[in-house]
Amino acid sequence: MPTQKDVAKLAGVSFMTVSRVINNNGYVSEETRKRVEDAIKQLGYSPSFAGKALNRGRTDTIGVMTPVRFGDGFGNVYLLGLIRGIELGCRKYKKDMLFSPFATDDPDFDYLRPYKQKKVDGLIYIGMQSMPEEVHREIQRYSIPCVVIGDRPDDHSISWVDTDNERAGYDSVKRLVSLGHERIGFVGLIPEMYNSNIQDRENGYKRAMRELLSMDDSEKWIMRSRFEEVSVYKAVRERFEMLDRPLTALFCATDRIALGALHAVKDIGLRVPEDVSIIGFDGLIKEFLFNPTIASNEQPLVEMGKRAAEIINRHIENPNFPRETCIFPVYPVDGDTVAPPPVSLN
Amino acid sequence: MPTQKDVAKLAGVSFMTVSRVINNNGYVSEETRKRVEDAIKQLGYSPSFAGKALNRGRTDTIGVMTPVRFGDGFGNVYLLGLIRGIELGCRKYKKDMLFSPFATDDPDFDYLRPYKQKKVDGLIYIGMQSMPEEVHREIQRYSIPCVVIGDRPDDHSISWVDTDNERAGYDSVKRLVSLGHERIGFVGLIPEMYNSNIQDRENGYKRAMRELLSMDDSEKWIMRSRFEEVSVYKAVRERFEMLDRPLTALFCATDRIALGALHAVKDIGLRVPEDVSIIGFDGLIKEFLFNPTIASNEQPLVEMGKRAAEIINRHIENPNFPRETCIFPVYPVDGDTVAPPPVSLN
DNA sequence: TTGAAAGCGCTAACAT
DNA sequence: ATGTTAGCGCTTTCAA
Repeated sequence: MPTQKDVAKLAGVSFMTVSRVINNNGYVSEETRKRVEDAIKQLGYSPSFAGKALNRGRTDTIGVMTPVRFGDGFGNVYLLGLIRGIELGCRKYKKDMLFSPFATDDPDFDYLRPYKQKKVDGLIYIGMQSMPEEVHREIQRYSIPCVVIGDRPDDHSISWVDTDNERAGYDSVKRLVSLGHERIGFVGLIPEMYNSNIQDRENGYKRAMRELLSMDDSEKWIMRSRFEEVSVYKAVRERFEMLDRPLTALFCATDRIALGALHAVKDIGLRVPEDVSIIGFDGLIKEFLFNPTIASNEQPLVEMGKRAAEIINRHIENPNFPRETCIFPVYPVDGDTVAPPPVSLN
Repeated sequence: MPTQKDVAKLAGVSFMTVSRVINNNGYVSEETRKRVEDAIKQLGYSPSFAGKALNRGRTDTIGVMTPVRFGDGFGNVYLLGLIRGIELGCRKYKKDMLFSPFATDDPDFDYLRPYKQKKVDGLIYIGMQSMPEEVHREIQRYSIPCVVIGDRPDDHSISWVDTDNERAGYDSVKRLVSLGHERIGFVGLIPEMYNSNIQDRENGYKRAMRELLSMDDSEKWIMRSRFEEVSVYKAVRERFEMLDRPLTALFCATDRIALGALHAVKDIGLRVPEDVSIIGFDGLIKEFLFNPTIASNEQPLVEMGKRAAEIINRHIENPNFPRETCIFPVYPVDGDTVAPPPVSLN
């Protein structure tokens, strides 16, 4: 690859003049500029990143940390929406995105390596699982520009972008209650798989059950499983078979869970939505023209990613920029799986 | 961030010794090494990427070019699988991945900027749409290490990894023919949306129709639409309403298309698979526990991505490494949407 | 076993 | 308007 010097030689000027032309600062005569530009084009020269980065201490690159495997099924539609948003932000600010292999299984794994190496100017962390305390401390110690998406670190040096999952949980139950439902269950995950988002949805469910239906023991209508539909299917089926009277509605922590629940309910011999209503979370199913379409909740993922990119850029430009926190709304999504409860026969 | 000099000062040695400890080359006494390592830990030092890159001309970063939007629906499950594989490869070789905003709409857009800037050591191009001729020439001119996934550039300086879509198309029709089908349609895309993969599937379909059923005018049973289900739905419905006798099977260019076709066929009043069989492509649907599950074809995406990463690494390590091309098999996936054709009544 | 010097490509500051 | 110098953090080469 040609360097500034090669261009300088070809154009018959010093490399400093080339630098001036590239960065468009300082005085360069029209004629010289033209000669330099021709030489640049002729050689196909692009300024070396390493040289510039070393000199300026800037890389124009944002690190994106995703503690989630790409390509592992459904959960990634969440990831994809966020990345799309981050990409839009990066385009606006002319930054690239750096993804580093993530290895939580390795005890020596260094979350912050890309920054410490000065390979990136800042980090966006997609918070599907929380960062270790120690990482927080390091971020503070080195004043690393950092934005977390989908979690809310207490840490005053870390900005975050999130949705109001608790409220969305509450509102989902409210939608069902306003149709006349009372026997409303929650399908969540086993504790090992929880993240703060899902926990908040469950909290919202519980609060709604307490405040709207005066139910303090809603825990008894909570089912827990793993992410996969098979696991959900089993959990829901078993619970329904244990109950003397079936639940009339299920609020599910994710759309994928809702899908498993839907099949379980149908296989038990109950109809959806006539006997059991179902509401999911993430508004992703609609992409797939399901039949029935599943009522759900939608997070503005692209907007969230974009905002995160904007915030990180502000932190990079001005190290004294104060922490920014931002809660996006969750929108209800209509679907075929919601109806009033069946008329009680007793 | 601390530098080598800071570490050297703290450990009471020259920075050269620090460099030796880090790279584990040259002689360093056990005692000195210990002191340096302690200093490194105490300061939380990581070697600066820019300095190293400038000096060695290596960035340990792979550029990934995706001329597809993240987060735009289904097609991205393809993208995700590949990226997952690339990530696995990168982990193995301790590389990071650089994603740059992709802007085909910008006439000045430089596909190769990340390489020209020496921000990456090589490029993996996900070939959902072909690279312009001019880009090929530049790759050749600068001997850029490059691997294309999902397309087969003639260019002898570009390695590629692909699946045999033509054959998979042929085999899909063969599966249907062996069940007794003859009236088999193909649901593809309008020409503007074609890429070589989809084109190959169509070619396989046509060849099978010719060779297995002696049909030279299979074009008349080809439907074309956009990617979205609504568009597919309309195209299929219209075609069926025009035919005097319905087709008994549809081979669809993607699973998403298959989904749209499924709904169209059902809404016409035909049963799947009793009246119409459907085969899709990509084996992605199974993730979602559809009912019915859709018969399909599966590409080993993760393997492909991984292989691409391996090849690019070989090119980087040895600039004289010859072009490598690699065709992965496509596996048939069973599903509920395939059965023998209805018994003819005439 | 350790250190000193040179240079990778670039830009900021200072000449001319 | 253009050129020279120094230095960003690192490694390679040569010296001690």
